[in-house]
Parts: sequence; C-alpha cells; structure tokens
Amino acid sequence: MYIEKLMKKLRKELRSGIYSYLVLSFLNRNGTMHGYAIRKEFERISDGKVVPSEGALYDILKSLQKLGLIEGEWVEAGKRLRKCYSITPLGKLVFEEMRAEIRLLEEIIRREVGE
Amino acid sequence: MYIEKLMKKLRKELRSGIYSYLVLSFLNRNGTMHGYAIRKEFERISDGKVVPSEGALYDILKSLQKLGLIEGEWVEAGKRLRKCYSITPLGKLVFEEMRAEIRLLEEIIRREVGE
DNA sequence: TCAATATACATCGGACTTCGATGTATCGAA
DNA sequence: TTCGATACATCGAAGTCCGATGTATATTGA
Repeated sequence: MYIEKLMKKLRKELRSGIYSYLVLSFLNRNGTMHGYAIRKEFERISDGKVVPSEGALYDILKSLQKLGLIEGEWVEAGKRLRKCYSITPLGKLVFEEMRAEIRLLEEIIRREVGE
Repeated sequence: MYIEKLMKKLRKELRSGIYSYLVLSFLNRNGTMHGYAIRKEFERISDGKVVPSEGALYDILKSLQKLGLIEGEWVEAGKRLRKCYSITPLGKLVFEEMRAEIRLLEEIIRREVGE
C-alpha cells in the first residue's frame, strides 16, 4: 500500500540522527559494547520498534568513530574477535549538546502541535 | 572550531524529517502558504533557531508535493507569481501518523535518557 | 550427530536528504 | 536609485539508512 511505503520513508527520516544519539547514550551508560549488543539494546528499549538495520548501524558506528565520538577496539571473546566501542570525552560533550538540541526540538513541536 | 562544525552536522541530522513534519503542521493550521512565508513561520515559532535553508526548504516542498502530501498552485500577487501550497487529505492522514511516530521517539528518548 | 538459528562483523549500490552557492527577478523605502 | 527584503529555483557535495549479500563461529534441540 502507498501509505505504508510512505510512512516507512518518513519514519526513516524522523529517526535519522536519533540513532546516533541513542548509540552515544548506550555507551555513556554501559561503558563498552559491541555492535550486535548495541542493536539488541535498541530492540530492548524500544520493544523492537526502533532498531536500525545492520547496515545502518555499522555505518553509524563507523561515522561516530571517524568523528572521534567513540572508539573501537578489537577484543578476543573465545576464538572470536569482537569490536568493542566506548565513548570518548569528546563524545560525552557532544552527547550533552545533542541532548540540548533534542530538548529544543521537542519544545518547538510541543508549542506548534500542542500537548 | 571542530565541535562547532560537528554540532552543525549532527543538528542537521536530528532535524531531518522534523522539517517535513512542521511544514505539514503549518499548512494544516494555516490553510495556504507560499514558500517564503513557510520559512518565516519557522523563524517565528522557533525564535530563529530552527529554520531550514532556502535550498532545503524548496527541496522539501518539492518532495512533499511529489509524494502527494501537499499541493502547489501558482497565484498572482500584484505583478508577481507566487506558488502557494496547501495540504491534501493524504497529507493530513500522514501528518497524524507522523505525530504518532514522533510521540514514540519522544517516549523512547525519555525512557533512555531520563526526564 | 547435524542442521537450524543466533551471534557477529562488514561492504556495496541505490535512493534520498540538507546544505551552501548561485542565479533571476520584483518590491518598498531611504 | 540603490539597498535590502521578498520570492522562486537548481546544482553538486557530502552524507544518510536500507536491503542484499557475504563470511564465520557458537549454541541448541531433534
């Protein structure tokens, strides 16, 4: 159905940016996590409703790393190598700034749309 | 400064989608508006803090029109032609759906980050 | 035992976004 | 008459998320 596809597209747009924010928040709270665990955390906190695709998540992780907001490190887990991420001091700073930005947007939406 | 540029980029991401949502909201509330007026409305309701660039706004308008959420019509204003937009029935429907999606995201952020 | 499922990482092309720069043109006011 | 506000639009750049695809190990239950 047309409206289904439409909403999928618009949902995607609305979520853009919020994914990065939540990743920073998870790492800020939990210390260190690997990609798969981060994805599980999205599932957990949103009841499976707000979960980036695997491809998207690794893009986000790569991007945040490139920006210096998180750090990745290869860690042995049994015979398997896992890439574990943690937030940097800059990441913590930026997280707080993003928080302020989100509050601003919430405020504007509340004023505009009501409730 | 690095963090300035960083925040600019991240702000942009966070705002993605919300612009479309607010345009629909303006048209839903005001009936008919032209592009420039929509931009002024962004300035008004956000104290100049959340305003898409001109390029971005016309892209958004074009996109919403293509999706069938708004309609554009050329109207004479003195000797000048203005393109006036209004929301379609589909647009109203989608606006409500987006509202639900935004509430969901707000709820998740509130649960995750607190307050 | 062995087959399915879950865990875990990553890349690629496609479709799409916002932005800044640029261009055109009209209007009102100093 | 010149400047700034009004008003529209397009373009390339950089970056987004997604779905598909690929690789490989661990676990579980039939």
